[in-house]
Amino acid sequence: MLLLRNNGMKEIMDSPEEPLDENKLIALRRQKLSELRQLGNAYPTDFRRDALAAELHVAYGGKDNAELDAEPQRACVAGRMLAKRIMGKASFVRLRDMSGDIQLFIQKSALPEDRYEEFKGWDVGDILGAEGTVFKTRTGELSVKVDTLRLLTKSLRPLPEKFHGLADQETRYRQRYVDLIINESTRDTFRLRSASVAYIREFFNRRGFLEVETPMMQPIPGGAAARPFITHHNALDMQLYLRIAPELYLKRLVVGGFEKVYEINRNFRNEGLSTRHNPEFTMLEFYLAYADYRDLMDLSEELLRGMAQTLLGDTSVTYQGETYDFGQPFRRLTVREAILHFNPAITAQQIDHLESARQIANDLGLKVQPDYGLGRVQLEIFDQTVEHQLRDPTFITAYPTEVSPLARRNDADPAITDRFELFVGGREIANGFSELNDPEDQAERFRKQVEAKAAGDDEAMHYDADYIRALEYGLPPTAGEGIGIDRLVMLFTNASSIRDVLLFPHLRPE
RNA sequence: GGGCCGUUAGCUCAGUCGGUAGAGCAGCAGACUUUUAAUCUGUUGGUCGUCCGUUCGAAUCGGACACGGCCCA
Repeated sequence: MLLLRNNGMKEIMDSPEEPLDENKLIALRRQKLSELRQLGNAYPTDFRRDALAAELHVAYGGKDNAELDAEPQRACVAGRMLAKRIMGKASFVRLRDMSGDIQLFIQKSALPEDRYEEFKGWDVGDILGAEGTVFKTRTGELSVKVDTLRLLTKSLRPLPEKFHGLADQETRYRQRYVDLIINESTRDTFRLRSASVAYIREFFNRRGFLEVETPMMQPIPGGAAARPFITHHNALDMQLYLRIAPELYLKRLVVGGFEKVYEINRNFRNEGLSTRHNPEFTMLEFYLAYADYRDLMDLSEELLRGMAQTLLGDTSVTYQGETYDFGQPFRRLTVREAILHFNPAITAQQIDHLESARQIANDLGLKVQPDYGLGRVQLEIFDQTVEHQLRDPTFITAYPTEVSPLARRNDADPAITDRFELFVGGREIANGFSELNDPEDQAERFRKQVEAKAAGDDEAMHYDADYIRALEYGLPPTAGEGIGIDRLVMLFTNASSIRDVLLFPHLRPE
């Protein structure tokens, strides 16, 4: 990695001071490293393995020693030493590689002169390479009887304790590498995250969607109601925004003739941190021409049902003590129906009129701005009284036009849009709608957003003239949807905090 | 932004009424050729988050701050 210019390298090396937190454990290991350097190359690169731990368990786990003796199997493995049990002239080592753990059985008599004494000085955490014969111990654990053993990388820092492991949440987030070394459940979480994304790609690829990448740095941030991060491009001397959504670019691609597209990538929103919010998070967005929001609800059900079945082996998902069933058809309610259903005290009459709805919102303690129309007031009431009660997968439809500046109006009622959101466990998982492809209506909605922004709503959208120009070429009837990958992975991994499904969650500097 | 809780050895945690800081694991020295949190003997290790205050004396009481966790907005 010699891409850095000299001054750039100096900057990086200089800026975070080298911490003086060396304790005696580290000092001793550093001493051992210094001795290794004197003996030769302390960081060799020539070791090659031919087996992963899990492969050995699959291939030989079912055999007994009689079978293994009859046809001796050699194996060459490498990984991190997680446990070391010295029992005189023989030792056991638990070695962990990416696939899992394999035990080494190390006998002094099987190794070259002095090597066993060297091994006794190696530390838990060191990276080893070993070669030998596969066998089973007296207690039946598959192991490698080692005759070649090398230290490949010295570990200078002691690992957390073997039994309790690393429990400190902060350290687990800040030093994820340690968390991953120690906690198998953390490894499982991120394997499942990776499998989720792979499943989604496969799902859309199989249906003829094209995966695309659109700008993360945008001159006009659009596609969602959120405050953006601002950055600056030096050469162009211009302000750029980190994207809050890819939506407007993806629809430009549908205008261009890519009738089925999707993108899985990061969005950035300049808001607070919580167990459900990280400033950068991963969204799936997909667009399907010649379809409407109802088609997407069906597609979403199919996607989530298949994901649960494939990734968890079951369509019912247990999350924080509750079970949600993705196997049954998802419930579908309009915003208005949902408010009435979950608020028996509210009448249809009240919710349909601005003044009485506003009164209800006020009684709920909601901060209703004077310029809110009926739709926005209804949605405030929905958010406060309904959202958290939507436990099993539920589609909420017919969102007010006032809060849906990019969605197509309903043909029968222009005050609402052909839009839905999907809720599971009281949380929004997906948001989709029939796209607004009338450029004149879209221009008018943008103007309304600009007015709202001028009036102080800093989450309101900008006017995007190029997007209007694209719509003027003609966006075919299209439906689009976004699914929050982090929240979905939280559900599937039973994680209570978004930080548990982000490898490197954002934290304040140490 | 507000409330509550936490921060003690490398890790996991005790620490009574305010009286010079404890355990297990890890480490170090030794014994041990089929262990599974191996066992046995001996042993090292501390800016008690930071700062200020109260006190003869503070890990302990008070305040401020930092970081984290949970809940709320």
